[in-house]
Amino acid sequence: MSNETKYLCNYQYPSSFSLHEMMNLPSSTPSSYGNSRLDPSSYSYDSLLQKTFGLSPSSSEVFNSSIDQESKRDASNDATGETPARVSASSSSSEAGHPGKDSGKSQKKRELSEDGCEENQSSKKLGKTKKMEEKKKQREPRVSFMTKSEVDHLEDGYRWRKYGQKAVKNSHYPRSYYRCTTQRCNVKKRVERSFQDPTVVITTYEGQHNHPIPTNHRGSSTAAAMYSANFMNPRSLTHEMFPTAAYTSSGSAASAYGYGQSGYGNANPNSYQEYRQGEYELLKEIFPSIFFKQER
DNA sequence: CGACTTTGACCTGCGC
DNA sequence: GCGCAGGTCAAAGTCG
Repeated sequence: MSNETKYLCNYQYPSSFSLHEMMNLPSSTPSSYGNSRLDPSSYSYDSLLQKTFGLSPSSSEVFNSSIDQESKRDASNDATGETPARVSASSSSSEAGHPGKDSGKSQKKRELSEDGCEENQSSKKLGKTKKMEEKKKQREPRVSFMTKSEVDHLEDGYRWRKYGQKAVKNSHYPRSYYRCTTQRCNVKKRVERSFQDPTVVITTYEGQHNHPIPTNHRGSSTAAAMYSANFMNPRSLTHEMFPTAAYTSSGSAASAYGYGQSGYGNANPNSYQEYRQGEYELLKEIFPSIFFKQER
């Protein structure tokens, strides 16, 4: 936990999906923002919003994403929308290929159902504790996005398989669990609706894609896609990636700007690319440690 | 028939 | 230790 870096940022999208605009930032991003490693727990979110973004937290148009940590409180807060969704950027590297995180469980389950041998049980316990320790170490980076959308599952270019759904306490809306269908890619995402504002979908990504975005996928990009294609995948992160990620096979800036929404069709591709470039720079400042890693 | 979703059961961590 | 809530599994169902 101590080695986790926490950030806080604020997105308002897709209705005006320019980071500069949505954050109401001057062209020069406050460097203190990127360098001071803001910890939501030690900062007043409201004052932060006002100081750094000049935004009123009460504004219903303001959605946020932040970085953060792994905690149950995090999850429940996400659901209620009472506090900013957090974006996790745990610095504990989670290299691809840590098998057994999930398989261990299923294996255990299978063993339990197949036999009840004592020897088996004790070895299972040992294995279990080991795995739990590993699991604790391997905290995946998490990033949450709050998106105003009628559709729960936003297209982000990757292919996902739903593996669970749970009712969330203090929320009328269930939380869905998705896993990237690409082999050996352990990225997961949770999708839920904000209890307070049902029009808002909270998407939380966990892990890093270890593969490129499927090219033939008819996805349209959102900020989530930006994250998926760039933030999530250190190896694939380049300056060119933002426009690439934003423009999907549809080649439409409109779809890139707002999944399930209309009114973005008149975006100028050129200025759009400039936007993306700017957004990349901005994100870089917001998530410096991650981008540093990625660019090395 | 493969890919994907649904859903009840199960596992785990945490607070009391 | 118990109960609760979040997260995951996996069989069954659905769809193209």
